[in-house]
Amino acid sequence: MKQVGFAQHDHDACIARAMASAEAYCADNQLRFTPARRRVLEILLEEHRALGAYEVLERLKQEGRGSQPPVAYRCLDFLVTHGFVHRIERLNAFIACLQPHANHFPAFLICRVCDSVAETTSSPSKGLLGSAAKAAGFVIEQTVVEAVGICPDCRDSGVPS
Amino acid sequence: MKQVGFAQHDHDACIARAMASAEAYCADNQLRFTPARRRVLEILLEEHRALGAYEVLERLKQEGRGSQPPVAYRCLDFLVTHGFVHRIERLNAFIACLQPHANHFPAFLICRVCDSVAETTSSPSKGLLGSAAKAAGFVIEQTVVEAVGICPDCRDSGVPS
DNA sequence: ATTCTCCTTGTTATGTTGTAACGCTGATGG
DNA sequence: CCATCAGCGTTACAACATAACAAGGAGAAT
Repeated sequence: MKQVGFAQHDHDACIARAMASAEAYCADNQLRFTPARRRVLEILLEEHRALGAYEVLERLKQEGRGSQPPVAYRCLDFLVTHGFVHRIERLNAFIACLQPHANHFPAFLICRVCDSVAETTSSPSKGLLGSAAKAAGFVIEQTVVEAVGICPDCRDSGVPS
Repeated sequence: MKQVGFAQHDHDACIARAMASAEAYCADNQLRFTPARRRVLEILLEEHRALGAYEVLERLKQEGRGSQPPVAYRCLDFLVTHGFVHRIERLNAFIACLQPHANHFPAFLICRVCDSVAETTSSPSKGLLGSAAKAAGFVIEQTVVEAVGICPDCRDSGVPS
């Protein structure tokens, strides 16, 4: 067990589950879950934090899988497009999704001190935002919901202001 | 009158009001609303859309106000810090705030076809996100809420998918 | 009024993030 | 067995952002 995402969980099991889920989804949808794509997803799952594209690339480089940015970006694009990975706009970074295809409106809690990220869900189309969009005739397809603040660990270590 | 932000409004009046408001706020709070900062805010208000930092810089350059990125970024940082301008993470761009210091949790509707941006408000701390944060012991200080979709104009011009 | 201090401005240089375009290869389908 | 096409790897470059330093100017203290 290991502390991640502000909560305890069995990390190995969660990785295995996510990989199996991605595998199954790709099989069902005629998507090619190639070694490179698989490896990038594994890397993100293992780290269990938001990684920049160049951090992922660094790992791939070490493993002899190509050393130029497009290699990483292409895998990340694939994984994001199909919901296995989320992009954190605020950090220009990527994080593995833990419940792929379960929550279609993901939201994130981002600690401004340690940059840790916890995934949760929102339903922004229900509240004020949804009403505003409806009133304006705007059709929401996707939402970026990222709350910036302080995680319990950093608050306890005293950096409140 | 001009069509902006998916709705009609009197653009000149809205610029004047926003500038006056910024002026007053700076006076009240011992902030220096310098010519450069003022001009950047004016540019964003006039355009009334999200501009990249380098687009702003281009305008400043034309006006002989310094030609290097930090000039633009510093003004933008000031304006964002004090709530006169919002950063749109999804677009790496900046847009003038129309009700400075009124809505502390701004949200945006971003058209994926024409990149137009409409500002509205959300109360993310109230819904699912708020509950999740509370449960996790996470203190929300700021939120990034950006809905991506299609604006009425682009939908009518037929680019639905 | 003079000096001091601090914020602002401008510059150079560099760092970080992201993409366009092209040729090769290997999987898939006829 | 061949054609096709998605994926991979590369080069080159574009877009976005900041560190660090020198010089100028507003405001406060005396």
